[in-house]
Amino acid sequence: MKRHSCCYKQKLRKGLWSPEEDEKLLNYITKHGHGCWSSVPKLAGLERCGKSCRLRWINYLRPDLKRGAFSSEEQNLIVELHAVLGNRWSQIAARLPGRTDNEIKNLWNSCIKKKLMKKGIDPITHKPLSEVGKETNRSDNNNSTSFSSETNQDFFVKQTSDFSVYSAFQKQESNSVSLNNSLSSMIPTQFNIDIDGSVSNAGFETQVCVKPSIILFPPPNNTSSTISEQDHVKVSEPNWESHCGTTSNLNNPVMGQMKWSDEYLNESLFSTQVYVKSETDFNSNIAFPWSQSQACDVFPKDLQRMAFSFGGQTL
DNA sequence: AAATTGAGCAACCGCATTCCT
DNA sequence: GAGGAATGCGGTTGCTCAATT
Repeated sequence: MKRHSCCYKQKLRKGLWSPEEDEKLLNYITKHGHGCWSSVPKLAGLERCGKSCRLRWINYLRPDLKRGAFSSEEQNLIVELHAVLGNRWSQIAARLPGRTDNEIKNLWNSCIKKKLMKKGIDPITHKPLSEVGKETNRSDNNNSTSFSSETNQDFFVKQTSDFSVYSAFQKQESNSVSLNNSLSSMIPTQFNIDIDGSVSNAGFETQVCVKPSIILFPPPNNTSSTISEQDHVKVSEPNWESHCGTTSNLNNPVMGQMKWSDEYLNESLFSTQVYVKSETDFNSNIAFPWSQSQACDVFPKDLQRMAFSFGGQTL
């Protein structure tokens, strides 16, 4: 197995850092900056590999680190961010000033996960555990979907007592929108949704409405030490051009376009949610979060339109 | 008092990506 | 463009310490 170059060197210390080592590293970086990490240990007089020095600096010695327990606001924000970003700890940490990815990961694994489980929420999907169980069964029993993970698409299944919604998201391929490099591979710009009534209500008539909403987060470089709920999360029904369609037959695709409101054309990240209302929900005028999109981070000033369809027609 | 267990945390490891020549 | 080095990231390990048996 190939090993990192620094690991070839013999006699390198491992394990916990002593106060003396910390002092050496802190003094060196304070004076000279870290520069090339692989040369830091030698220059700082440490018998460590550069990787170990980097980790120690990032996770412990950096002067801008916030010490102490996580506040409930921070914990709530982590849960919300995790719902959108998943286990992208570094991206989550970028939105919590003074906190490290390692710290957040440890908190998640040792504490938050358990709290969510206690509340009956699945820490992976952020859905009620009962619903997750049904989804698992459903996806286990149905391999006939036209969407395959081998294609350039992500796939997920939602199920309610009425019928199931299958949706597939096509990842960004177009050159016409330039997106943040690290995120571009996961941006859905097109998607379609198949609605399958076979579960309990085959042949039903229903109405379908896509109601996009967005959740806004502050940009990663936000240095504010405290972030109010209003600042970091905004579940909204903004000025979208959303398309509502009615279909008496789920084979009829509903086509439409969504347009990002100017209000949101900034550098904030956001995710989209797709709402689909059944006939019952329309009558009761409840916007039911029928289908929630894959977590997708988008810089909206670069991406102003998203096309969608219903009824299994691939755009 | 000793052994066991579990939570919390720091650090390591391996892989992926980016950078540099 | 290829290949190696450096860096970044997430999963995992293992240590410490307090609580429990």
